[in-house]
Amino acid sequence: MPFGEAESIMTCNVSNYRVNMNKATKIPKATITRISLYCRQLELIEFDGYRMVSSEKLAWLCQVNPAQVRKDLGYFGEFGVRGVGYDVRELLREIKKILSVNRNWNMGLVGIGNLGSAILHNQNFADRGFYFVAAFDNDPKKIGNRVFPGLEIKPIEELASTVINNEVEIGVIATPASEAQHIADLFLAAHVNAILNFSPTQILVPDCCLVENIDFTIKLDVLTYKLKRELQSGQVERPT
Amino acid sequence: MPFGEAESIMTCNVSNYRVNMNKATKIPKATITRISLYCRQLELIEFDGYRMVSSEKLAWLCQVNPAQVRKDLGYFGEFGVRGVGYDVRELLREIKKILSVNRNWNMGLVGIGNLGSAILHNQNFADRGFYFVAAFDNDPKKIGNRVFPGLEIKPIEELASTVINNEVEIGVIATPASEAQHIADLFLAAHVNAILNFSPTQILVPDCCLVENIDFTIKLDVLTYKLKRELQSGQVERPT
DNA sequence: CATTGTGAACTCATTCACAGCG
DNA sequence: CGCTGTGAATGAGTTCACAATG
Repeated sequence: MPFGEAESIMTCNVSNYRVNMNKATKIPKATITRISLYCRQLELIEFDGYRMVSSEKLAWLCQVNPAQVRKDLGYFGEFGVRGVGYDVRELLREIKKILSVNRNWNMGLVGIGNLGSAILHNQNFADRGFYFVAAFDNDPKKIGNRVFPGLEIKPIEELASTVINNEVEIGVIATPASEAQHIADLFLAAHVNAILNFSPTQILVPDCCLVENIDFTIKLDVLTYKLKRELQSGQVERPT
Repeated sequence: MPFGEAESIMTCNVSNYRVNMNKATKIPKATITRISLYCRQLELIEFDGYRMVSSEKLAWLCQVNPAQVRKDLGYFGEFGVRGVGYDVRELLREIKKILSVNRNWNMGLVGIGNLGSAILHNQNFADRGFYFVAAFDNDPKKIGNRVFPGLEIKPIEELASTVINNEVEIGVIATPASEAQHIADLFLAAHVNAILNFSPTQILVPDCCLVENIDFTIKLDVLTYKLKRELQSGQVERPT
């Protein structure tokens, strides 16, 4: 198939798969979230020994519509075999390429409290090639401690230099809400423009900076909202 | 304004505010997430001494469109004053009522690893009335330990009885992915039908059960996906 | 008269339904 | 024949634009 056969559409063959390079198509952000979810479930069924998977099975595992699975993958290429399904290992490789998790990433963490420590030791990160190469806190009692061999807690003042020397690409914020904006500003000044924010507040950054928030309290609020609704619909009479 | 002036719309006056009780209108789930976000930002500006806030200011703080703020609140009532804005404290009270966080909630946690311990000690939960009244693990070395006074780690076998005795309403899962489904099943059997799942997998539950997932690895994948895109669009030539 | 509240317009996302194909 | 890939139909969510109003 020749390149440039239609305006704004380019396709090319990479690693035996036809891959869409269509820059015009807008990819929903929910699609990326789901593709990561597919990745998680594929890892599990690959471990269980599955070689092939249909969109229907993968959809069931992820609790989405089978057409959704096919459409999501369709944004990036044609990875399946009609009448058969998807090769688990091949699909996993393609998805990891899409998400850019077919390589390692260096991360720096600020805020070595209970949550920060848990994040540093989280095996799910290390298993997937996300490594912490820098750790910071403003508590003099913590500075100088080693969270594990080769990773010493440094003061916030050394953030810029340490982050640059260790080639940190992703900044992780696990401080109280009151500190989060300040830390984000420091990361930005050190040219770290991807931030994973665990603090329960919004940080304000320029467009060039990418932020993903993980706010536990919001998830709990959503849960209690739904729970209340369910309790209310369940009961016929409301007590005064 | 008389009650029942239109089919399927009911309004009534509660605590000085007109509150929509329209059961027909479908409320987007994103609206609930944002309302929780408004709650977070209102808490902060109330602390800073603000008495009034406009939809424009609140929207700016939460990085959403001002019309979005007004529409979200509009699903639940009329909380503002035209030409003036919203009373911070009053709006906060109304939002907490909407989210059902104007009361305390009992939670039970399974998996007392690094993450589980951090969750138990997370001040953001305690500050907002989310209390852990039960904690479980399958490691014999941990069972019997007290994470803090009055909260002893129990074996998984005692989940059902403990959860019922302590009136646990929300189950929190902080185990490895491989255990998550089993724990969810145990919570369900103990009539805990709201689950906050920190494990990096999907748990399968019947419709009556409410689940919110907090999957760190998905957030990181989304971040690396965007980061890769940005790096690619920034560079003109691709190195081999 | 500044700001809310909201129908209508628009944009974005999901699902359907079936053609395409191994 | 069965399952993928995808245009078309549907549905959901966001933003606009302005009437309503304290």
